[in-house]
Amino acid sequence: MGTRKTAVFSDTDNELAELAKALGHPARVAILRELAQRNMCVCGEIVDVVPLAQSTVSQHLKELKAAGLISGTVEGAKSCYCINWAALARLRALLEACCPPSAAACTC
Amino acid sequence: MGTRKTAVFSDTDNELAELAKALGHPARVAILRELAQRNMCVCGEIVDVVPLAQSTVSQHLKELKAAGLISGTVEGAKSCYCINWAALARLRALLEACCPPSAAACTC
DNA sequence: TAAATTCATCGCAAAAATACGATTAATATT
DNA sequence: AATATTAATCGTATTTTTGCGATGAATTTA
Repeated sequence: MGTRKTAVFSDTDNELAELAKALGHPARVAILRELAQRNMCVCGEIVDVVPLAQSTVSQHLKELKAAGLISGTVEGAKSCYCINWAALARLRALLEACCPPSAAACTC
Repeated sequence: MGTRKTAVFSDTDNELAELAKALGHPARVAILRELAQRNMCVCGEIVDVVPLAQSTVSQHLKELKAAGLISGTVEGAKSCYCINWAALARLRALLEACCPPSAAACTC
C-alpha cells in the first residue's frame, strides 16, 4: 500500500509521468533553466543559484539524472552537469501525443 | 523539515513545477489523455479507464483540478470533467521559456 | 417510498519526497 | 605534507503522496 502502481499503466504514460515528475519541483526547474542557459557544462555554481543546502541540491541533481533529463561527469574535484536536450524533446513529444492542442471549448 | 520550500523560488518556477507535478503520475496522465480525446465532458467513465479504485481516481481528479489542468461540475448524480486547454498551453509555454530547444551539443 | 447508482470525502497505513547537518572521499592548493 | 575545496552519500526527521475500504450525501431508478 502507498506504492505507485506503475505496472497497470502504459509505458508511454509512465514515461511521461516520470519526466514530468522530475520537473515537478521548483529547485529542479531552476537547475534545468540554469543548465539550459549556460549550454556548456556547469558544476557547483548550481548550488550558488539554488537556495537550498548543498546536499539537497545534490539530491535534486541525482533525481534529474535518474530521469535522464541531465547528464553529469566528474571533472577533477568538481562535477560537471549538462542538460539532455533529447530527453526534453521527448517530454515535449509525449506531452504533444497525450494532449494535442485543441480549439474545442469546454462546457464544464 | 521535509516541507517543500516554495517561498525561495520564483513564481514561474513554482508554477511550472506545480503543473509538472500534477502530470507526474501515470493515472493523471491517463485521465488527461482521456479527457483530451473525448473533448466533450466526461464523468465516471474515467474510473472504468483508470485501473485504480474509485476513491483513488477521485483523488487524482481532485489534484488535477487543484492544479488547474481540468475543471469539473456536478451534473445531477454524475460529475462532469473536462480538460483545461489554457492550462495545458500555459504548461507548454512555461516549459518553452524554461528550456528553449537548442541545437548545442553537450560534452558531459 | 425503497433500492440502486454515482461520486466525494474520511480514516488509515505504507511508502516516497524533501530538507538538512555530518561525514567521507577525492582532488587542489599552499 | 598539511590544509582547503568540492561534492556525493549517510542518517534522520518531517511532510507529502499513494492507495484502498468504508461511509455519506445526492440523485435515479424501480
